[in-house]
Amino acid sequence: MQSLARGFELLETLADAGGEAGLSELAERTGLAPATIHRLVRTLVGLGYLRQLPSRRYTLGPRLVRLGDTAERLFGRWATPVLGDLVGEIGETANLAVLDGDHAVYVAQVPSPHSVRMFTEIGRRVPLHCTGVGKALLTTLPDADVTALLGRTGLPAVTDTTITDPVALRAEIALGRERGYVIDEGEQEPGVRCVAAPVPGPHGPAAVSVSGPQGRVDEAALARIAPLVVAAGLRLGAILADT
Amino acid sequence: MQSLARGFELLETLADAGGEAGLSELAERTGLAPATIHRLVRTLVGLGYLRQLPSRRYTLGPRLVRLGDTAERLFGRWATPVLGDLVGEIGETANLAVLDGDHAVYVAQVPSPHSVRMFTEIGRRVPLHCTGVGKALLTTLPDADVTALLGRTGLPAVTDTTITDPVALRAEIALGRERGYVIDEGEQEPGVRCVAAPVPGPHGPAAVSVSGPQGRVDEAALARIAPLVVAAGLRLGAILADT
DNA sequence: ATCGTTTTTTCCGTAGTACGGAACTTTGGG
DNA sequence: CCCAAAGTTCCGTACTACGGAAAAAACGAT
Repeated sequence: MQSLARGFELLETLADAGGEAGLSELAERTGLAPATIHRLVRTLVGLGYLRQLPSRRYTLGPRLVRLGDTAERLFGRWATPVLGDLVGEIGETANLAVLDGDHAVYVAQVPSPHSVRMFTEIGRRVPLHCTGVGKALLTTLPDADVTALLGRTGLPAVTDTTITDPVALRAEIALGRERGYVIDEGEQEPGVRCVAAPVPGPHGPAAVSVSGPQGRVDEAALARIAPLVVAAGLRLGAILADT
Repeated sequence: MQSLARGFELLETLADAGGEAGLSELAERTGLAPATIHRLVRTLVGLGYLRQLPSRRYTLGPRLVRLGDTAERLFGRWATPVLGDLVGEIGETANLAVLDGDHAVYVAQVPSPHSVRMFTEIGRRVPLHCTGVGKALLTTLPDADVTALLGRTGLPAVTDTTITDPVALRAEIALGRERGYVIDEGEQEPGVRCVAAPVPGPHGPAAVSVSGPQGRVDEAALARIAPLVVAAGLRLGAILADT
């Protein structure tokens, strides 16, 4: 469905450009013909998802706010209190992610009070094999699904600690299932250690994580943190089950 | 551009349905053929703007969160502090709206601390002739534009105080231009009084308003409130000019 | 387990929508 | 005032999207 995809491509491009761009800038970034873009933006402006400024440049429109809010409420709203408790107990950034196709997507986060902290963009898609939340999500999937999924994505190296061996990853997943949590040792971002646990329940795979610099999240801290993250996962699962 | 419009129609329908619905429910609500909807949702799921739950039902997807956040940041982020000050000074709900086509759209709000308070949905479109922000927006437009716009929309009565006479509305606009603010006397919602002022500047029409029940917002309060709302409009305009 | 019903998904020929090159208009800068 | 760049409109072609119909899958009842 081409035109739908292109319409959203424009919105994303606009978001990447900082929320404002002219038609020709959009044409250059997307590689689409100006006439095509014009037709798309005209429709989007008419619907209120885009706004045309007096300068004839375009901005994301007000109706996106409503959709985004509804979507966020759906995921984040009920999750942030739990994440906030985690941050209070641990002092590091807490995230909630869900499985979306072959990737993990962050849908809620509460940042750490430290000035040096993790910053994960809400809505960001990350691979499963090299992130805490990703590996936690994998522990919730049947082996057959894991195999199929990894077959599609492969295990590209992101840092030099990224697990690129399918056998090693499978062992990691098995360990995660056993302990109830997984650890990411800078596999996506050097120097960042992350503890993640699945959010159990009948609602589609989700996972919660806490991440911070390896300097603060040391071996001693890990022992204290892990049970708290697992407990948070259970709490989130329980909340979801009620809804 | 049909398919784009239909795609967004599905997203909105889903939002209306509380964020979750099955395919057949969407078919019934939108009146579209199941095959058509299936094709649309398949595309949207593939793009990440929709998520399919294990129950095969659909939910708003995580990527909408990012778009919505970016859009909200664009409007609301810089505005909420000012609106918050207004609420602190006045104790009633404060809103920011922009002109979008022939309607006003609320893009930011800070609710009043009272339990009985205005509730305006972010992203909601309202007519210009019967709302505080709408009339404030009209005061910023050249007479020719006002005429053209009112010619398109007409002046439908929403409550029994709605101004339906073009001459009376024009006088109201003239008065607003003179005083720097307008008053909405339950013209959109019975029992609600609202004070609104334009946000001046070269960024496209915008307006700020404060609204509450007529019981609290009485004549005496009006005298105190009006200058504050006008000042807030100026502050917002100044912030926008810097960006 | 077996069968009927409802919901979801796939198929496919047709209709019409979207495409994009090119021409035209408007805007902003010199 | 003129020129260059950006934005908008036009229009014939091609392909995309449409939706009825049939198949498949899930659900529930017996």
